[in-house]
Amino acid sequence: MGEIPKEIIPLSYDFYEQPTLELSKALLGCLLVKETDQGMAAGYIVETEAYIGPVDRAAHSYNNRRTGRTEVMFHRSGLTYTYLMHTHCLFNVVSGGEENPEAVLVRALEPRYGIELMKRRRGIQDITNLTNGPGKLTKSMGITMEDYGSSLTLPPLYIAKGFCPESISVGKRIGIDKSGEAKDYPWRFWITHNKFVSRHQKSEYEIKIKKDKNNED
DNA sequence: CCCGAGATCCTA
DNA sequence: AGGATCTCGGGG
Repeated sequence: MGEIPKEIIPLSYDFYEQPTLELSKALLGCLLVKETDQGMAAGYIVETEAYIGPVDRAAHSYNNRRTGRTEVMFHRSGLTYTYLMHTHCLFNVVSGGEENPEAVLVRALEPRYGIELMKRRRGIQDITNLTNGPGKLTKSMGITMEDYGSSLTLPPLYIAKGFCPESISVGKRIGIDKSGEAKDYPWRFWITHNKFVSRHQKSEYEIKIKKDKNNED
């Protein structure tokens, strides 16, 4: 449907240097892009969760646990951390910097380009059900374990500037009920009232984003 | 070495 | 409510 713009520029590494909670919010509205020989698919990030490894019992890298799976989180910010959850691949952005294993889980997208390709990959037609969950969006986008460790500043998998949300909601993270006190940390962020978020939840508070000079689309 | 659990999703 | 199906990590 939508024309693919001539130039979608990947964000550079310095974007990923900000603290993980800030990055989790800054990623909202950004465009996640995957190019394959089947074509290009892209969507705006509308929901994220922060995982602050060293102090976060819900994180795979809790207490600096370093294994084959978590290894990439100990490397530079702006790399891809993918892992398998039951039958699904989940996509994360590495953050926190070298030797500080943190990450941002991308939980939902608003489909923007390559929507027909996404529908084909998922075998469904309903756009609102295409990318409203972390396992659904990787399948729609064609993100797999092959992407583990790759840089988000270059094709085939990268993130570009999108739009600036008017309001961000904040709440508890999803699906980590057995993580002790960490389950209540308010580290889930989503674009207020966006209909592509993975599930509805009462937000603890909302953050209004002021539209300053740098934040036009 | 075996077994349980997990940042999920689909079907019944 | 339960199954798919793979990796990690703890316990014997």
